[in-house]
Amino acid sequence: MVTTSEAEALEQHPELADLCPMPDIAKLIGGKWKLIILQILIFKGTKRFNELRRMIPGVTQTMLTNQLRALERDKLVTRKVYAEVPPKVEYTATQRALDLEEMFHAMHNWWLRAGD
Amino acid sequence: MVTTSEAEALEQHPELADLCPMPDIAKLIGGKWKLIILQILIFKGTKRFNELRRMIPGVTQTMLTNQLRALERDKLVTRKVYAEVPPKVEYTATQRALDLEEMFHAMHNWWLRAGD
DNA sequence: GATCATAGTCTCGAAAAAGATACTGAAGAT
DNA sequence: ATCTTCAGTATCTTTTTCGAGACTATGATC
Repeated sequence: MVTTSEAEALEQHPELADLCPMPDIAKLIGGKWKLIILQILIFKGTKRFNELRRMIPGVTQTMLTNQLRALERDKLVTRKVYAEVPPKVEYTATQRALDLEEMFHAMHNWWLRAGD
Repeated sequence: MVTTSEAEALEQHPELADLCPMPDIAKLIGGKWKLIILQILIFKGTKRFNELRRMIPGVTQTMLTNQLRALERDKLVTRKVYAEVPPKVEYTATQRALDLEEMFHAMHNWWLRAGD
């Protein structure tokens, strides 16, 4: 199958250079759960693991752990472990994640407008 | 596996009601290609099928067709077929898609800020 | 007469994402 | 004594997504 490379695409369509790279963005906030998690942590503040789990319909422990770990790696959430029994772990949105607020608002406005 | 239902989640956390439904939004603009396609049609205007194909690195005919069909079903793009040989088909962003401009800008700003 | 371009469709298979299930260990409640 | 809570890990299976390749029609070009 013949597909276009990044270099070719830019060569033939130089005006594409000013569009931001969706694939890179998707790596950070793509997938089924990341936006839901971020939305809660950004707008509702710090949450514990099981709190998040109960707030997100359908998510499994496995997926929640995976996604939180990925978000942590990408510096979008911080994880704080308390040395208690039973365990207590809190997740908080970083400044980098809080900067997404504007995007979430734009999305919300669009959804409201589109929904009629 | 015990997961939370939508009803349970809202019952236990009524403040979630004002967050917009990410799963619904993901159905419209989620996936690997839709945002890239929309970005081009919104900011660069109407394009033909093969024009899009050359502008999007790595996309195959099959996927481009699928995604454009899905976007058409969701009234985010319109498809105009010209009765010519060789075939000519043009894709254009609808007003509903154009309303996403604000969200794209917010995303872009975030990316620029985050990228240092 | 062979090749190219256009905008697809169809079938098959691979890869990635998501999900189910079982397990941990220590404290507190029933 | 057993059950529940908490925040996970490890392994396996299923589902969804993605992609490769061949095929179509017609007209123009080399």
